[in-house]
Amino acid sequence: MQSDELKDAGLKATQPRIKILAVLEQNRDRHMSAEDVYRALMTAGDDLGLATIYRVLTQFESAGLVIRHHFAEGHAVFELDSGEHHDHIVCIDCGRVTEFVDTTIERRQIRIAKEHGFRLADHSLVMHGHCERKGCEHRKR
Amino acid sequence: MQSDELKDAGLKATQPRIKILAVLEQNRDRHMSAEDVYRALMTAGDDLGLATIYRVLTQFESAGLVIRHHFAEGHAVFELDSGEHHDHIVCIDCGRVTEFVDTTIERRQIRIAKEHGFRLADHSLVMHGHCERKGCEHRKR
DNA sequence: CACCGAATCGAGAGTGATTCTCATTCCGAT
DNA sequence: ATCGGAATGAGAATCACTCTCGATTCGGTG
Repeated sequence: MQSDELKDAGLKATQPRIKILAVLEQNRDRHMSAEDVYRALMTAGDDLGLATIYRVLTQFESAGLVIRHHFAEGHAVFELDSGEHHDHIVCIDCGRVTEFVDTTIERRQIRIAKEHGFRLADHSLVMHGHCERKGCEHRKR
Repeated sequence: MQSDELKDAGLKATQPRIKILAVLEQNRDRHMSAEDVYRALMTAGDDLGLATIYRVLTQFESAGLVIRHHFAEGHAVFELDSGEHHDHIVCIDCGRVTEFVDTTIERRQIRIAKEHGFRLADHSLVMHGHCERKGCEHRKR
């Protein structure tokens, strides 16, 4: 039940929040922008204000429920925080996002940060490439 | 002379372009936003339009003179293209940017992309941490 | 070195994503 | 069921950036 997840996260269980969280859970395999969530809700017949989507998504981020990414310039995308850190490969042609974890890179980063006098707090590694899925080349964005 | 660099890059040597390039060269150690460049020029008494800064910076990027980064959401920053690829560590407290290259990570990325069926075209690795420079903690942005 | 057409500029309007304002509505503890 | 503070929605505002278009500048030419 979404309302429990919200309460656990310290957020009041309001209708808008419950619905937005449901949309994100129904799209676990995707990275959605605020507009994406908005359209999904509209299509489903739920009429929330766009301002609310943005506000709630930001609250979810603060509460640790979702992670915000900036793959493409121009707009942010969100994904539920699974608790496990991972990096991303984004297909330049079709926009599909693949996740991965590589301990070699993770370790190396910590070491590099230290060598440069930094205490590593966070990082974002986004690779861009061409994926080999059928039909990929023909789609855009 | 900046005008020669511009000509070599295939761009007409106009006053705005010469001045913007000069500002970038005077700040080789920094990553400047369009606003930063604009302010630097205003301060120096050169009165260019902000639209020109944006346009020229984009032309410089196309011509391979500069690289555009999106460290922080909201605005892009530019740096002269030294020709050598490198990644960045950005200090959360003072905003200072340190560059580094790590062949282990570079190689690993190519391998990971391949394993996931991607032909790697580009990547961006940005680490965020706390640097140890004196007085760092007290500044913001 | 003045001339001219094309490329470039600057100012301001326009745009897209996101945030703010504030009157109205909803939660949930009592 | 009631009430006060939290949350919402509609639209205005903001931010970074791009576009439009009349005015200006560049640089090859005579």
